[in-house]
Amino acid sequence: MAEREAERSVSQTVHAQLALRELIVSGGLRPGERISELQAVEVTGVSRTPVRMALVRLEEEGLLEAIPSGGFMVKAFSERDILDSIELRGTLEGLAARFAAERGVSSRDLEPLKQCLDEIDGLVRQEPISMEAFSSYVALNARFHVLLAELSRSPPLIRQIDRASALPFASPSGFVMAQSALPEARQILLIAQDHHRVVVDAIENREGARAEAIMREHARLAARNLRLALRNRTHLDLLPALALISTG
Amino acid sequence: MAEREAERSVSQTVHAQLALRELIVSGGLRPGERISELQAVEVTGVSRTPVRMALVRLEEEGLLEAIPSGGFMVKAFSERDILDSIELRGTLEGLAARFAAERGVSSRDLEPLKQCLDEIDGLVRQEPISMEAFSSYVALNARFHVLLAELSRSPPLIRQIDRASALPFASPSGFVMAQSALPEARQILLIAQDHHRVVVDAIENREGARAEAIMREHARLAARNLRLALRNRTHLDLLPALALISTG
DNA sequence: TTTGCACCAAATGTATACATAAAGTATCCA
DNA sequence: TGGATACTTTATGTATACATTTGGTGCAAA
Repeated sequence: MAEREAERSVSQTVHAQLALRELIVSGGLRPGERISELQAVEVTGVSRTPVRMALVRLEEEGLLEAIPSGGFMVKAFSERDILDSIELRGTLEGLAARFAAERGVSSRDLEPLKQCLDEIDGLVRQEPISMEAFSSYVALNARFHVLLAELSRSPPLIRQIDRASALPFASPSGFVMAQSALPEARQILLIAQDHHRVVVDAIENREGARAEAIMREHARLAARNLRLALRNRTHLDLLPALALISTG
Repeated sequence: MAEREAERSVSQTVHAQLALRELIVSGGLRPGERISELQAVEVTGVSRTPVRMALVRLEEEGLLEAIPSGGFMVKAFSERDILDSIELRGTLEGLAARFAAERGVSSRDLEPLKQCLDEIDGLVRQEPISMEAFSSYVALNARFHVLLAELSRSPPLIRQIDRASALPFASPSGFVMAQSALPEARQILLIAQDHHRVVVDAIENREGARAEAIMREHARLAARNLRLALRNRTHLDLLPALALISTG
C-alpha cells in the first residue's frame, strides 16, 4: 500500500472519492461516459471495495448515475437542468438568509462574511481584472456562500444547500476563462458583489423577507445571464459560463 | 442464498437498504444508537458488502450518521431540525408548484393530482374518521406530494424534494395515532386538503406566484401546528404528530 | 449477406478472509 | 482499594476470491 506517496492520513474511501470527483469535474470523463471499476482502481490506486464506496457516494451526490444493467456513468445535465439548479440553490440560500435574519445573528457572526466580501472587493477593483484575480474570486465566492448557509444555523438546510451546490460548483475546477470575456465577467462580478452586500445588510437589520428576496433575485439574474451567455456563445463556453455565473 | 423467502428479484443491496430503513423508521433503533454491521447482517440476511453499501446510502440519505471512530449511528434530530425540514420541504415544493405553473402543464397532467385529492375527499368526509381512513390518507397524501414534485418536470428539483422528504416522511411507518386525537387530526387534514386544491387550481390557471405562496404558507402552517402540538403533548406524541402534520 | 444462436470474455454484485484499530477487561502495582 | 497498563476481544476498513449476468464475437444456417 501507500504506493501513491501522499494522502496517507485519510481513509482509502475518502481518497478515492476525492480523486474520482476531481476526474469527473475536470472533464477527464465525458458526461454519459461509463466509469469502470477497474479504471477507477487504476486511477485511485486503492482496491475495489473503497472505490465502490466512493462510487456510491458520488452517485448519491449527483455526479454519477447508476446504469440499470450495472455500474455507473457520469451524469449528463441538460441546459435546463443547470438553470434549474441555479434557481434551486438561490431559493435555498434565500431561506438560509431569512433564517439568519430571523434568528438574530450577532455582529461577530457577520464578521467573516464582511471580511470575505472585502477581500473580493480588493480583487474586483482592479481594472482590468487579471486571470489570477478571477480564480481567487471563484474560491472566495464559494466561501461566502458556505458562510451564508452556515449562518442559518440549520443543519438540515445547510446539508441541502451543500447538495444543491454540487452541480453549480462542480464546473469551475480546471476551466479556462477566455481573456476576452474578462471585462464582461468583471461587470457581472460587481453586480453580484452588490447583491451580497445587500444580503448581509438585510440580515444585520433583521429584515428576513428582504434578505430572502435578494438572494432569490440574485439567483434568477444569474440564471438569466447564463441563458443569455449560452444563446450567443461568442466568447463564453459552457464551463466558463458556469464558473462565472453560477458562482455569482 | 434466498434463505429469506421473498425479495428475490431485487439486489441484496436494495433489499438491505429497505430492511434497514424500515428498522430505523419504525423505531427499532433509537436515535443516537449505534448500528453494528453484524446486527445489520443478521437483520437483513445478506453479507457485509451489500449491508455496507446500504449503510452508506442511508447515511447519504440522512437517516444515519457516521461515527468518527468508525461505523454508523441512527441520526438524532432536534425539534428545530424537524421544523426546519418541514419548512424546507415547503419551500422546495413551492418552487415545484411555480415551475409547474410557469411551464404550462396540460389538464391531462393535472388529472392524477385531482384524482388523488378526490380519493382523499372520500376518506376525510367520514365523521368521525376511522383509523384505517387516516392511514390511507397518509399514503395518499405522500402520493400527492410526489405527483406535485414531478409536475415541475425538473429532475434536479425532484431529486432535492425527494431528499428533503426523507426526514418528514420517515416517521409515519409504524406509528400509532391516538384515537382521541383523530377529530383534531381530521380538522387539520381538511385544511390541508383545501390548500392542495388551491395549489392545483393556481397551477391550472398559470398563476406561478400564487401556487408557490400557497405551498410555502401550507408548510409554515404545518410547522406551526407541529410546534403547538409539541408544546402541549396531551394526546399527540412526537411520531404521530410528525405523521400528522408534516404530511399535510 | 444477414440473422440467429451459442459460446466466451469481462465486469459487476456478493461473499469472505485479513489486517488494523478501538474498546473492554483483567491484573498488577501504588 | 483505586488507578494504570497490558492484553484480549471485537468490530470496522480493506483486499481479494467467487459467481452471476451482461455484452460481444464468431459460426452456422437461411
